[in-house]
Amino acid sequence: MNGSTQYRTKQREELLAYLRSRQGHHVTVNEISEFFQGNGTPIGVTTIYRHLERMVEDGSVNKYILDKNSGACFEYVDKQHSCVQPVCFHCKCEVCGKLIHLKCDELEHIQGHLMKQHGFALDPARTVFYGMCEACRRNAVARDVQ
Amino acid sequence: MNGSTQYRTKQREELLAYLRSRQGHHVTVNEISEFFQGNGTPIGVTTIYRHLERMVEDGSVNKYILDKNSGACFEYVDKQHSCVQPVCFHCKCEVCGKLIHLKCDELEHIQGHLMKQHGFALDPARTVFYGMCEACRRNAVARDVQ
DNA sequence: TTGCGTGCAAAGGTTTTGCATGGCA
DNA sequence: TGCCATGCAAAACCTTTGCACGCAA
Repeated sequence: MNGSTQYRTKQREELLAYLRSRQGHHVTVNEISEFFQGNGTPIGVTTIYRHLERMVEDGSVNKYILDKNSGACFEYVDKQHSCVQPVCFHCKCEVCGKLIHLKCDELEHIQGHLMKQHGFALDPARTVFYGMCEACRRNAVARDVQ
Repeated sequence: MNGSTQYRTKQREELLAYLRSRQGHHVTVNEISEFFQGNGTPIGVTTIYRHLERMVEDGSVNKYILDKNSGACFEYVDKQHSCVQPVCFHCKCEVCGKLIHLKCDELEHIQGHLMKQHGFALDPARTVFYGMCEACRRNAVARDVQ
């Protein structure tokens, strides 16, 4: 796919190790940059962006665009263990930032629906449902009541 | 809610008229700005941003953040003609970049499902289904065959 | 007259690009 | 040795903010 070879560099190894260590969480470019500022070799943001871009392309990292005025979030995806084979969907709470992983027939069903009715091949590994989780919704309701 | 009064200005009227005329479509701030560049009185982008922000707050306009490197999309919502806010879902083709917006019962149904079964309040304005559109899928298949 | 609305200019932030240098294979 | 990778600086973008002036009520 990617015509050119990928070199094995120190920056790439360390970045990958860091992303793996934060699996299940989201990190921003800023956070990554700051981490390496304090731990070992600093990595230039340009390099971070370029690696992340590749990883998003090959599916080893998911990119979430939560807000226009804050950096995009990235999350490492373990293709071995996780939700790529049995379809798994992600719900991200926009209030508390919690990420919920769901496996659910109903959700899988919409994949078929999108394909059959709309000719669209959904990619669940990259699709995120944004909204508000139960806990945050309760808080919101409680606030509205007063 | 909004303590201060809202004046009825020419810019606001014209902006509103334009948004209404493009109901069911997405427009970016850039598109709006360019439209008024050529039709009647130009409106400064600052003003456009400020009005849109208000309209998003009061629910008369939906804001979609689809991509980091292009402007946010806005869509006028007619609150008069339906008690339920019209829900629009988005499919973005990762290959050609095409954006498809769908209004579909089946998709609205999953909103209810997520709420009932998973306690999650889906925000369709922020949620984008990523995948591959019909045309690109055909091309991909054609390429794989050779 | 009061105070919101407008829009220019400038700032703010994230992300990309140009380019010379460094490092993997 | 031939590319790819790196990272600084600068550019490109979208969006917000400061401020003086304009205009609705």
